[in-house]
Amino acid sequence: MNASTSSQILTAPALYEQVAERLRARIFAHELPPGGWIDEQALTQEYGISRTPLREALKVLAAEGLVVLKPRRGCYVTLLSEKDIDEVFPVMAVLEGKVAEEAARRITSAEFSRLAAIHEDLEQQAAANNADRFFEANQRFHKALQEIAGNSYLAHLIDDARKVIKLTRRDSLRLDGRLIQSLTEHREILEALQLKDPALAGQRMHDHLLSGRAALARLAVSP
Amino acid sequence: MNASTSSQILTAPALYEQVAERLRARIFAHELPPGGWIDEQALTQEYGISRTPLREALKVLAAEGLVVLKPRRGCYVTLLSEKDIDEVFPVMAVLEGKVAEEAARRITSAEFSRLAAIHEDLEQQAAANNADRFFEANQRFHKALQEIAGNSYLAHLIDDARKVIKLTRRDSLRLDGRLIQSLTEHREILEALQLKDPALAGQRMHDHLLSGRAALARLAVSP
DNA sequence: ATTCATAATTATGGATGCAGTATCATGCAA
DNA sequence: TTGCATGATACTGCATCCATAATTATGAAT
Repeated sequence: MNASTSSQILTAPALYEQVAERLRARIFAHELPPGGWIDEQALTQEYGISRTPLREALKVLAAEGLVVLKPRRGCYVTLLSEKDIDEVFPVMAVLEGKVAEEAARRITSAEFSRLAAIHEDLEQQAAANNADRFFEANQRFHKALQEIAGNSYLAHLIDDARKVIKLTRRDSLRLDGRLIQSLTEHREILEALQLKDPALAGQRMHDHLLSGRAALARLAVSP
Repeated sequence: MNASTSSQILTAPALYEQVAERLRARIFAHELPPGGWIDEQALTQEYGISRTPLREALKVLAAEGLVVLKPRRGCYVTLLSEKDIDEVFPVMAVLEGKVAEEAARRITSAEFSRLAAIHEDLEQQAAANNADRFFEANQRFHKALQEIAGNSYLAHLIDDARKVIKLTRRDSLRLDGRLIQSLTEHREILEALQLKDPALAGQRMHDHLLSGRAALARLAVSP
């Protein structure tokens, strides 16, 4: 499965991978707007490459759900409907819940200290009301938890789901009061981890994600 | 997201999709053995196509986890380790559990009748000790439940996970007594669905999947 | 003026060609 | 005989080219 991790990569990533990465960034930045058509020719000129690696990159992005390939009609940036979001979030909640559950089972005191340190950072960013840095620390927190859970397949699914969610520019953390609420929830999750209570940790993480979805719903559709 | 479903497909699938489908079949049949190298040139000759659509198909399969692309070294059929299987099954259990839970919430009496009919088929195949047809009916059962749950994203993840699991040729249903046990578990799931008890249905489906993993573990590594 | 048919243009999908690198074999030296 | 170096072979990755289908533009007829 993860044969790519077993053979350490010293070689430069293939061109189509680099292109895929750059396209992801542009999609998340909404520089390529959701629903928008992707002009292959323009991109090949811009990047100074041929269409072959670009098309391969688009296949990869399509598999990730970031773009949609319409046969004979081109490639379009995925446009998420409200229904789509309502489908992805519950799944995300279940997956993240599983991560927290498993992490609670396996967490060592050293790992807990590391998590607590990240949480400290969260507290500070929240105090400073810095949504960007809070978001970044939040990512680190969830990433660390994934490592502790030790299930790379599960982590991979979550990463993909998170990519899809990132297609919507809306950011619930910018909602007034959401930072504090998110922080409180994190604190409770951390507590469950300290208690090494898998069921509780899983439940709280699950609810935390759904709480994020609810916050998102409270935002206007386009900022 | 599912813009492909909104525009009904009257057009023939692209060549790379057809190729991907044929390759999947050959991988599942272990005609292309796990760990084995995929000879692009041989396949292009065999299929009478060029390398372009073939390579695009391989990108898709790589995203599904069926093959691994090693830069400058070619493409290899994914070789699952026991650890990989232990990672995928718990995730599968959680996802299928979520499906059952959601289905229990939404199921109508008509839908229940349809499920019950499929279950009847399962009973008969089990009585006839026909593992192949049991397997097929089993697929229909889970597919039907996915439709009732009504979360296409969730369904998609499960489909992908199932593909990965199919990489191992081992089939727990062939294990002596597993057919009966699986049937019993299905019966209990059905009961929970009739009771419209989401938590119970989810729990039982979850355990059902883990039970399948345990059965698999009891099999010899390679038949 | 509007609508439909037809032609021109453009973009997608697939085939082919070529450069660079990894693998394998052969040979030389220790 | 074993280890390493060097050259030959072959395959991957990217670029270019071509055919076909879709879209748009143009013009005619109602």
